[in-house]
Amino acid sequence: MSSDASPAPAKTPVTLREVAASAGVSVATASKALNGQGRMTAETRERIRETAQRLGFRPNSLAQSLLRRRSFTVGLLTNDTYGRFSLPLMSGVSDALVDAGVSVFLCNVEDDMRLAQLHVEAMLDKRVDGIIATGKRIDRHLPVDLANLRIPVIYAFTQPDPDAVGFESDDAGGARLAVEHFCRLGRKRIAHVTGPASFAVVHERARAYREVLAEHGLPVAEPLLGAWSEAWGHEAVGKLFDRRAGRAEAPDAVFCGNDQIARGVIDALRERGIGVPDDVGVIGFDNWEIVAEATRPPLTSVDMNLSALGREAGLALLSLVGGQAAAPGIRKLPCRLVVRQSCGRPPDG
Amino acid sequence: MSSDASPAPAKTPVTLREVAASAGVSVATASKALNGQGRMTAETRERIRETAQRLGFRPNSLAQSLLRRRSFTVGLLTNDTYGRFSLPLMSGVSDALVDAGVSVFLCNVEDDMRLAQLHVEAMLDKRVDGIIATGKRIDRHLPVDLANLRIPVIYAFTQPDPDAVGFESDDAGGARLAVEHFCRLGRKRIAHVTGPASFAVVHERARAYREVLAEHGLPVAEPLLGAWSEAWGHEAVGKLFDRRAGRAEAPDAVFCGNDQIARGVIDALRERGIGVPDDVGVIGFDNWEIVAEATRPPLTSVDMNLSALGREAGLALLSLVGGQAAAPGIRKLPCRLVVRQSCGRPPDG
DNA sequence: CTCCTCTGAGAAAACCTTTTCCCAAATCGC
DNA sequence: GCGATTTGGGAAAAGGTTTTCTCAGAGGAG
Repeated sequence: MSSDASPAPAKTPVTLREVAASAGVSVATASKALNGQGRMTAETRERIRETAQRLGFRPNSLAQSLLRRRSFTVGLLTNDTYGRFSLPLMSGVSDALVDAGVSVFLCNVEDDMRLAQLHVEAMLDKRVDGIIATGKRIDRHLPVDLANLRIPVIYAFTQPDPDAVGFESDDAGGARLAVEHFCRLGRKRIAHVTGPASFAVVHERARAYREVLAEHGLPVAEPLLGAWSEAWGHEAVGKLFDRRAGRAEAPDAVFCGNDQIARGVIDALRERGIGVPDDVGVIGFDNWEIVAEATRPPLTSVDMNLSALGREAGLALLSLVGGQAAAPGIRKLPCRLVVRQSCGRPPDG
Repeated sequence: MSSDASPAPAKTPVTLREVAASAGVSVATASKALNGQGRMTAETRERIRETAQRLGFRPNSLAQSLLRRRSFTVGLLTNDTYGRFSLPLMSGVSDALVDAGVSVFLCNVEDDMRLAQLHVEAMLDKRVDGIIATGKRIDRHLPVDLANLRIPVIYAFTQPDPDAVGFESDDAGGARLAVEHFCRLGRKRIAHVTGPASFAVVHERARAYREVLAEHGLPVAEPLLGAWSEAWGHEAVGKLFDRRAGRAEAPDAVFCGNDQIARGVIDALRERGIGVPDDVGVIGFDNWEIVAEATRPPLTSVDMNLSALGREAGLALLSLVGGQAAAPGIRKLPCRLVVRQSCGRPPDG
């Protein structure tokens, strides 16, 4: 009556008890055998292992979690509906966690407070080990308070709570990369067209922009603030090139606050017969590949390394969950310049 | 020594046992009181409820799941890295499930078989109640076999296994919507520029395109197959307009396989001085808002209602998990035409 | 007053795994 | 050959909840 011969096409998952019975040992021994704990003869251990293997035993994660008081799940909370920023970040988080056996609940809460509350409670009920909060942009708070949650919370690419740990891209550094690249290429009159004043990053980047120009002794034009849209990029070209028509001071480079703006700028330049990159170089921000690569010419852009940011956030959360303390504060991760063809070649190249 | 007065700033979550102790009843009674089961005086029930409320009791979902053999989680498997299709779908799924207390594990498996296997096993170990498989496009299989999984699987916007249930958008219907819209507007020479022949939807849509034209007695031009890119749209305009330069038979409408192609088409037309929508109407596919709205003029496009598709998939999975049987096969959900300004107004408007 | 039926509530098993403690047998030292 | 130690393995508790029994007492019928 032994079930040893059956190839285990069981309807219900096989439990440790069944493995133990089949191997003729107690569940305790079976557990220890499979986890490398306890003491027993090598043959016993091996026999149990084989039995488990043969039966297709997989420990019930729920039971483990209940006992260990760790669910090996984390929640990722976002309000970025289209996932343009969230998904690469999620990818990094997941990448950092999958090897530790941790899965990720993704919750898109839009800007709906009720929904956010609902999702957070669902995650808490499911005993997530921690939460990563992220958002469209690093300025607006998520519509829910995560400050007193009894579980670790990491903020990534969104405004952190005062005493929490957050990861952000080094936007100032990214701006430096862009402007310095222009300088290296010999561009002299570098303009900056960016998003609305309500975003902190707009000011951070603008400051870096001014600093680099000053360091190189180049004239600083006041950054043009507008929207994060192609239309604004288009319009900005009018402001940059019309009012000084014929003058020699028209920009020979434009550093844009995102790729959509850059796209609008490039289109507008082409319409005016201004060559990119020959007459004017353009650099974007975000490195949204699907846009940057479709631009003509393909757009050089600052990449925020969101995936790496996600990885860091995931690892940080993991160590927090593991009991390590972490100093609160914001860690900035470097950006990277992805050079395509919208800036021209270096003079020496 | 009663803890009744403490406002429960406990470090550890409060358990049913504590609620029961505080209310002076057994855990069994407490459980029944909170779940509306069993028989007891109304006062007892109310007293227990209040105690639970006061202590901030939330049942441990892990323990419940272990007992009920249902985890109230599902897995969403995708290989759409940028989430352009997955995220709206995920949004719909989540929307359908959140009210049932079900959370969603999102797993991006790229096209990495090992990763897919890893994630599926992690989800199985966590005893997800079911899996929804989705993908970039409805043609390529996910790099993992979900056929014999012992839990329900629903395919959404991706090629289903033979005996599974799948949800897809009605691409032929969507194409009809677009072409019929052109017909209503009095366009006579309607071209079709679309993606590569390797996609089934390309042929489905092309067939619908031909049918509608035939129904209206209009000439059918052979669809132009290429890539899903702006560059291809750009190039296609050359093919459509160059070789018949001067002839009266140049198209007065172009139905495009996606919004990026449409974008390329519109840009190319503008460069040739051909007016949109005055000379040529353009309709895209996907209704990728961030692209469609930035196009000049804003692009009329077919929306696949991915969010609704996700909802349906979520509900279907829920009923499968609940034990309802479902006939295998593919259900097609209707598309919807989002009219913007790239087609012009109806003659009577 | 006795017997029976409700009523309200508790004890305990079940879900599945891990871990601590314990015990019997075997081995060792002398 | 006897006590002490090691070895191999089991029993049981724990984790938090739900559910099925069970049971004591109260109330009603006769």
